[in-house]
Amino acid sequence: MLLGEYIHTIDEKNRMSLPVKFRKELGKKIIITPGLDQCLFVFTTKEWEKVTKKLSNSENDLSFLSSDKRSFNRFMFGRAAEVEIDSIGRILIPPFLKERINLKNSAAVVGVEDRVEIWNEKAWTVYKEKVEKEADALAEKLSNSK
Amino acid sequence: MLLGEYIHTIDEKNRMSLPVKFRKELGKKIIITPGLDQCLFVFTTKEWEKVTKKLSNSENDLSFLSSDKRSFNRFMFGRAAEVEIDSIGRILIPPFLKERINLKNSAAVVGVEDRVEIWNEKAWTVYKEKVEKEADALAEKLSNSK
DNA sequence: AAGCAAGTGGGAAAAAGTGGGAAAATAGTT
DNA sequence: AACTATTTTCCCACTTTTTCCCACTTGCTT
Repeated sequence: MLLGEYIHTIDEKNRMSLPVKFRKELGKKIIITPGLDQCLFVFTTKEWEKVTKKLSNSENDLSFLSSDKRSFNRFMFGRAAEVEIDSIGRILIPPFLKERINLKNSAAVVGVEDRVEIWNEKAWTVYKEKVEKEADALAEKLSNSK
Repeated sequence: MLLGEYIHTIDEKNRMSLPVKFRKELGKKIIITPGLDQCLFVFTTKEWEKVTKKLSNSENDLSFLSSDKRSFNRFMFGRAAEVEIDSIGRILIPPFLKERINLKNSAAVVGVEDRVEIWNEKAWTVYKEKVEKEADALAEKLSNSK
């Protein structure tokens, strides 16, 4: 189970080390894709297979004949990358993905059950604060209603 | 699986190198056809066989294209080119296909699961931005249509 | 305080991408 | 058919990027 958040550096060569706690579970090869909510998803190869199986078309039709499928497949596959983890636990983040979520020198690396997410550090902070406030408000609301 | 996007140069001799990550899967011969949405499709010879079978099999007729099928097949077959990959991984892009999508000095080369797409660089950027905005809605739509 | 582990940085070697010239092939002309 | 001109192919070379390896720093543990 992938848990916790870490702030790691991205150097000038687009390298970023993965938290040690994630390495064993991730294996030596991962798939990075654009995620929802302005972050990147990191899947193990096994998880990725599951995802693609669910998305894959029945044997009978040509996926490129449907405009919606073309769009979605370009988004899912065209903007994904298979990335090797090097001998000391680092990955290379493809420039086009880095650009997509506006990554600079550092990123938040977050374990979310069966995947890892990579966030622009600031965006992660903002997102957390927002969720935290909602949680407070929710707690308040719940306590008042008693 | 073909994944990711790359920006490559097209020189004055219409040569363009394929991303190393694609070469193994593509083999030494590919089929280039006009694609849908202002790009070119690149298929492996194996994938192309599948495509032709599905397009020409009259028993599994493509109902939604019934009246336009001949036109579509002329579009796909008539303007397809079989292209060899040279010893250092480059291909020649046929001028008539180059013109079709208005390619000049550089192209976006995109892996989309089992095919490669070649885009005018700018057109790819524009398309990406458009799809990015629609991604959530699109995912929703596809999941409902199953 | 020493030793280890995790994360970061940088240099050198290797690979990928690009460009261009010469040989070969094709086409055109007389 | 022979010669010339143009296009295509093949090969070599240069430049930039990527990869691999080593080493430093920081902070924790014993």
